[in-house]
Amino acid sequence: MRLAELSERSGVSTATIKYYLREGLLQPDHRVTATQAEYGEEHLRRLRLVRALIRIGKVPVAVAREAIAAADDPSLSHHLRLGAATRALPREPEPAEDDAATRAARGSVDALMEQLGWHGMHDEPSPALGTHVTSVAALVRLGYPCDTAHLLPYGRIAADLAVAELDPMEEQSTAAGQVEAAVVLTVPYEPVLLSLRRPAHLQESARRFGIHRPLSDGVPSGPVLSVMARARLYG
Amino acid sequence: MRLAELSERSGVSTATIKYYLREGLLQPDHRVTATQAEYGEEHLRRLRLVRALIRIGKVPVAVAREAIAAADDPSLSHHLRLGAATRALPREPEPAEDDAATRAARGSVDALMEQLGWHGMHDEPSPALGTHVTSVAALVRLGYPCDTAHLLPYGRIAADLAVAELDPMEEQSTAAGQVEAAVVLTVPYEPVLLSLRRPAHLQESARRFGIHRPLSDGVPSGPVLSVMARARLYG
DNA sequence: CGCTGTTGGATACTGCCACTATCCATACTT
DNA sequence: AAGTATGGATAGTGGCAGTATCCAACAGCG
Repeated sequence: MRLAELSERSGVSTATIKYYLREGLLQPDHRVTATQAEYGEEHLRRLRLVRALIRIGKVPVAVAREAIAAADDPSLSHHLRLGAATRALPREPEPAEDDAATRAARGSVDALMEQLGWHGMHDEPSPALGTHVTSVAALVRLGYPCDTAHLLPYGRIAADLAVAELDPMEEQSTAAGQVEAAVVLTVPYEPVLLSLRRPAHLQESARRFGIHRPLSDGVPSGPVLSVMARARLYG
Repeated sequence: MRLAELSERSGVSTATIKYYLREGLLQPDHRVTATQAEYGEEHLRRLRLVRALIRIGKVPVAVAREAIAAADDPSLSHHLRLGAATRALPREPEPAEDDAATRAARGSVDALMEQLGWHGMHDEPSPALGTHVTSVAALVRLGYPCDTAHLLPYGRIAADLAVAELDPMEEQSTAAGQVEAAVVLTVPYEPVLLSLRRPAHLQESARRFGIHRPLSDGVPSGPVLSVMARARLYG
């Protein structure tokens, strides 16, 4: 397969493919025939993964490169590749500054881990948990208090999510397939969940307040979402 | 409160505040005293909301403006303001093109709605559901099949999430508070959930495979995440 | 063999976006 | 009166994901 065909089959312009090659997102070891190159199915798969990360997952090119490089690193065992690839994936910067908001957030999150019974999260500085602290701290800093009580439902739901999501990763039979599944599940599936959340809000609102409930004007004391509001809210 | 104080209390530079005023993200009706202006607490609250949307929620300025404008529109009842504000919030473009991937995605999502027992989603074109179709179609197009079976766990979890999230919105006593809560819950809380997902993966992996399970090299047939992999994966 | 058209590679440019910097005349403060 | 802050306007910055252009070296064809 030549560049033009790879472009056509992937829907990515040749210029962009060249850009990805330059940036090290695609294996550049395409068998060169003098000054020509040949691409295989694995290039197509890789290109799809890169596009999923960048376009769907909104991952910066540099981060995608790190993840891809880790997934490719032949010096790592399969297990290590899997972990390194996922670990490179996007995260907020670590909560470096030690301001009041960060401390408050860390306190809430620590208590949350306790209440969820998640152990082993404090053994070493955890980038994943650090990202969470950063998110919570940002909200706190803006005056939206995120205490453990607010966080707890999210924690329980994240746990359910993890149960559901580890299955498809395990189902992959090949090493490359597992690494790819881990990466795809970690990032490009995020919009799938988030875009289901709003219809779910609508549905739950209907369940609580009933479709046929009459409108009341002024400041509501009871249902927040009226029929009309729901209609406007979610179309 | 003058510009400098608003800047100091919000942590936003005066230049950026001016920019937001220009862009219509802040009420420009600040009581002008000749050529001076006075800002009140509501400007500070608004500024925090804007920052939460833009910095945490990664919402484009233009979209934030729409949501804010709807939340402010005095010609709308409280209910309508609430809905309009939330509705304006970020979404993928509607699935305009009618290609194979989009049709497949729509089919999967329709079946999903059926299986979840979510009704009333087809009465009118729903932006919220359209966004979801777009997300799924993008994955399908890249060769990651998202059939109803894959989607179902996400749907159930989104439903749980909605149950947990409608409570805090209802708890708000003032109209403005409810509108703000709706907006904040819809977007700036997204990172809170997403950043809890990875620690949850780690935790679930530990639960399944045990912390002390020995490493095996080569392609694993059983547990995907070994101890080392987990350590690398989540730090 | 020579011709046409494509290839990979290098370099420079574009467009978008969220700010940011600079000026300025005015008006408030002391 | 002197010094400073303000709002408004305009233009510039920096980052990032691509895109456009050129080029010499081929490959396939008659």
